[in-house]
Amino acid sequence: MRKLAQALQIQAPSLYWHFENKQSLIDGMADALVDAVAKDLPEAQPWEDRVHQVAVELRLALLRHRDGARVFAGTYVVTDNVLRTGEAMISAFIQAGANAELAATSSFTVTYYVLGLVMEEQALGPESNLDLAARKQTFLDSAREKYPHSWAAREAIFSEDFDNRFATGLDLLIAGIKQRITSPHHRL
Amino acid sequence: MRKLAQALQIQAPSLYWHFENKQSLIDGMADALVDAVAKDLPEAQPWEDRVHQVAVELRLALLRHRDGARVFAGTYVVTDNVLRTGEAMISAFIQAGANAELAATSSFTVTYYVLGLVMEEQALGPESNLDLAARKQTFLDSAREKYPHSWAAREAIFSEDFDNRFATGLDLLIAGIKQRITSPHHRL
DNA sequence: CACTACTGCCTAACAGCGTTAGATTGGTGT
DNA sequence: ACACCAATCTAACGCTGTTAGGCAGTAGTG
Repeated sequence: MRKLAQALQIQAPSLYWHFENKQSLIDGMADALVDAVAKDLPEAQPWEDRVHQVAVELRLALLRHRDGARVFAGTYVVTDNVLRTGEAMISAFIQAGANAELAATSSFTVTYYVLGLVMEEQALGPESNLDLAARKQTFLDSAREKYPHSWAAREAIFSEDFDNRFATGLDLLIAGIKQRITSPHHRL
Repeated sequence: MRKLAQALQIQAPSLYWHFENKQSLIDGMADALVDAVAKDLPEAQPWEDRVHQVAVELRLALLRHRDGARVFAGTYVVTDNVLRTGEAMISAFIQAGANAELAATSSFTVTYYVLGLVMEEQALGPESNLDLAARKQTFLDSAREKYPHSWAAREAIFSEDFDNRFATGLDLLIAGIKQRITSPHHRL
């Protein structure tokens, strides 16, 4: 609060003329965070591509600011930017043949995944004063014998290539949704 | 801190004899949170069932305490409880035929999804002084004409049945993973 | 022109937080 | 009797979000 006030050449309490409290300010930030998401989407686009694109854009938007995911998570803000993002995904799922409920749930599922991943991604760096190398050593020591499968996957586990991890997970999710939508159980 | 100290019949600064700082205390809490997860899993169990069970247990564990997901997210703690949870999922994926990298990524994906969902779930209630009814009205007003697909899915969107939403999303995810593992692209 | 009203800022202060420094107690082993 | 050490204490610091109330300037109205 005081830092923000300083940047505005103002005293901290004056902020309360413009915002009721810190949370409402954060709500505004959450909305602004996803300002650029799901804008100017191609009209005719395979639904998988659209979902993929929206998810990628959402992740990048959250990454753009420190603690973006933490700020966004749990705000439950209902603004145009957020609604447009949801609508873009839901409409894609419906275009794919999902009913309204499955479309909504799928949209939530993708969003939760993105949020969870970016939270972890931002918790790691930079300047998170969280000694990853030390934790890796702890892991190597205890996993070698007790958790053989994790040990075998140690490289992937401690990889910091979140781009790749995100893409893979997102594809898994979209594949699952696709299968459900086109399965006989779901047909409209 | 002071509340905890009070519960222990102790003054707040005395806590620093036992913990270096608040974060290390939270790390301990994060570990304790997943104390009961992935314990006593059936030996012979289809891998999908095992992943499902671990995910369900993880969600319940996070739900058991206020802000459980927020506490757990980003701690990146490397303890037996956490490693066992990861190992349970990774070994299931490997048993299913995944290679180490895909197994690790799948495990992360499931974890991120659970974390993201529970964060949102816990942000809502109880006593979150977040007027859901008001936000729903805002949504209804603005979505009816501008976001028709979201409007059509309004019931699912504002449902508070997280049990069902979680189960559906989890199944989508597992289905996607299953497909990838058994697809020709991945065979070992 | 004087009066009122309102916007947008100010200063002063509060209660709460995590945390540090350093003194104090009580038990245990020599 | 003495030294050691674990575990607690008191006092205080800097920081946080927030409230109460005052004060300058501008706009609208009789």
